[in-house]
Amino acid sequence: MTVTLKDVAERAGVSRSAVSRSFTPGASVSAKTRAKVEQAAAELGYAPSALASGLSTGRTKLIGLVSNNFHNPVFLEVFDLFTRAIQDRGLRPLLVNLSEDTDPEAAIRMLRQYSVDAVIVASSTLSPAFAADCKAAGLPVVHAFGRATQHPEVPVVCIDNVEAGRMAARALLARGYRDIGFLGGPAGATTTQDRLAGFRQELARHPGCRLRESFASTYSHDAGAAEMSRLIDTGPLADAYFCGDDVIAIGALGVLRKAGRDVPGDVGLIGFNDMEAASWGLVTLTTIRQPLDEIIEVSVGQAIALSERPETPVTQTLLPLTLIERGTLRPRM
Amino acid sequence: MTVTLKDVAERAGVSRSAVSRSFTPGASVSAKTRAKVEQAAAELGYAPSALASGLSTGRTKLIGLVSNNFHNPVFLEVFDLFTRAIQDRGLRPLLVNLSEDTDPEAAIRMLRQYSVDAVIVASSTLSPAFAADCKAAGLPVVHAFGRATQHPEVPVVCIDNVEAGRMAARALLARGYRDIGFLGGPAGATTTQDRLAGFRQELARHPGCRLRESFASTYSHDAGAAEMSRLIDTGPLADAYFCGDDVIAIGALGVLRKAGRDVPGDVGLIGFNDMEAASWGLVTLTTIRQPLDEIIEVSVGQAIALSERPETPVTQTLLPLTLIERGTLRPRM
DNA sequence: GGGCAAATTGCAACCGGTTCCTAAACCGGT
DNA sequence: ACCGGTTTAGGAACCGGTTGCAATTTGCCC
Repeated sequence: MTVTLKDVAERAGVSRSAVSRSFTPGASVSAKTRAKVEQAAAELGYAPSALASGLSTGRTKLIGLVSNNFHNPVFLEVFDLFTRAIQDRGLRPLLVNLSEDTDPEAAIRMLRQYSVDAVIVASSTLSPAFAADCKAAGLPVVHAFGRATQHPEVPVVCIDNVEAGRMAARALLARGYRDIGFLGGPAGATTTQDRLAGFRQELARHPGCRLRESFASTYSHDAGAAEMSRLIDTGPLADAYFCGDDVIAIGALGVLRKAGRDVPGDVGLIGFNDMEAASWGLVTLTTIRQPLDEIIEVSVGQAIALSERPETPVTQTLLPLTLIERGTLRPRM
Repeated sequence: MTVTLKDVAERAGVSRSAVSRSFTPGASVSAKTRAKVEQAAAELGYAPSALASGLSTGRTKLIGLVSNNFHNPVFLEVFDLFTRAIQDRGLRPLLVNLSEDTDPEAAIRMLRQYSVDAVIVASSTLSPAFAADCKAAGLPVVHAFGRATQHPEVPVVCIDNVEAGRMAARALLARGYRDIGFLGGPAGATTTQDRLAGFRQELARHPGCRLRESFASTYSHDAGAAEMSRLIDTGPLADAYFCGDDVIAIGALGVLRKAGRDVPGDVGLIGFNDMEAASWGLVTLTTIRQPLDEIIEVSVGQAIALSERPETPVTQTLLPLTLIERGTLRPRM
């Protein structure tokens, strides 16, 4: 049924090695032989088996793409960019959904079984231990959207969440807000902690400020809505809130509007991520944008580098953020 | 570096065949041998190479998951469900992003090279020719979210778009709307055509109705917004619109609110898909839900069946829709 | 035309499993 | 202890490529 190297070799009247070499860039074949082979291959519709070649060369051109963020709308964009970046370089993404109920160890075993050339972990909520375990299992790995640390075990490509906190604080201060709220994601998440740290840091430089802290239980619309409801019920609100991410902000925004509060008139809101919905007419959320495309380009580049030269030193890449002004903060003063 | 069958065999003091059989369910091995093998394998941390076994058995446990919908938020949910469904059955999704600039032929060649067990095309906007080409290339294929036809070439799992049109019409009529608009997706899309057909059909049964037809240029927020702007600018609006999908509806909703029209007071809106954002507090969109989970379960089931018995007859599965009432239509009369 | 180095070619072993086939080990029964 | 029938085990070929090595061909120069 399937046409193999041997079939092409027979048809072209050459050896199997000659055919193999004709398909290997830079191998030693005469123009004449290559022509015969290509002709025969075309006639037969031959395509070399990636399995067989992966088996003998040890490289499969498969990249394990692991994530557990299948509910955050930005990740659709992330998957789009990742799959394209991977495909553009002649590789293929083997997607792994590492949701609650899947065993991380099994996932790693699986990635080894398919001998993927590298693994890219795309998640801000997954423990760094997972990436470290991949590395321990001998898989080249890059953690995109991970946490920057002093002594990273694996390459991390991310933004500086502490700086994100500072940036949000500066944006709020510049617009004259003084009674300021932090409406973070889950209190235990490192992203929340880092952003809060930066946020506090910057506010501390402005004596007259008040900071109130609260947390949504997850990075989700409903959690953001629930937390904002609670804040409304339990007392006067701050003048403006820095939200854990855009979905949380949108949840909060919905509750505020329903409660008759004007945004940004009564309350200011700033989100994080710049997901597509942030620009929707109903939303027009002021937010901080992560450079998704750069994060992804760098991640894929590093993954490939690492798969080619495993001894490549472990580095950390911090990429710059951008404030996207829309309509949920009052103008600069 | 990697531990192979041979290593395990030597350690366990048995032949390579014995090891292989120990890992093949239903093979003939004595309990004693299997125990020795399992012990040795555990000690060595052995995991059989999926490549090698794929090469000799012809089955790779790889499922090609092809889509070009990386901008429609429902597809994040679709990918979540697909990857889980596939993983739950011990298979792996090889993701293919078939965006504009990627060559469908190259994609098919690639899927053959990796000898995926089956291909699932997950897209409502991709030509049925792609799935047909997969089949012609000898790949078992299922088209999820495809179009139902009289003589399907490949199995299709979808909803009945004509019925969707009727359902939307009935919902609007039941709420007393009589001057009714169809704000479809791209006019050339089969989904648009089918829904419009059903919509007309049902309205035709109610003599006193007026139907106005218009189309957004793509299934996107901005296209929906643009088309609604145009409608507002060019004359009086209908009483209610059936939108091509939820993103289009949300785009239209944003424009209406900004123009000072009350929804549902002045204008009613019904969407399609029931994407997550439809339930957001800011949106509360009345819409028609496709049973994503069922579509995906059935698709995966059929893909597997087809890969195991290629002669499985080609069937078409139409799954039922549900009206989800939220806040963009006035109450039933 | 002869001689030499460089380019090409084919052979054969190997990548890591699977499976057919035959031979050996095992079983209960007498 | 012996027999016939099952299990179980191992040898070897195969899946479809890749690649080191030795042999052959080619091209060039004298």
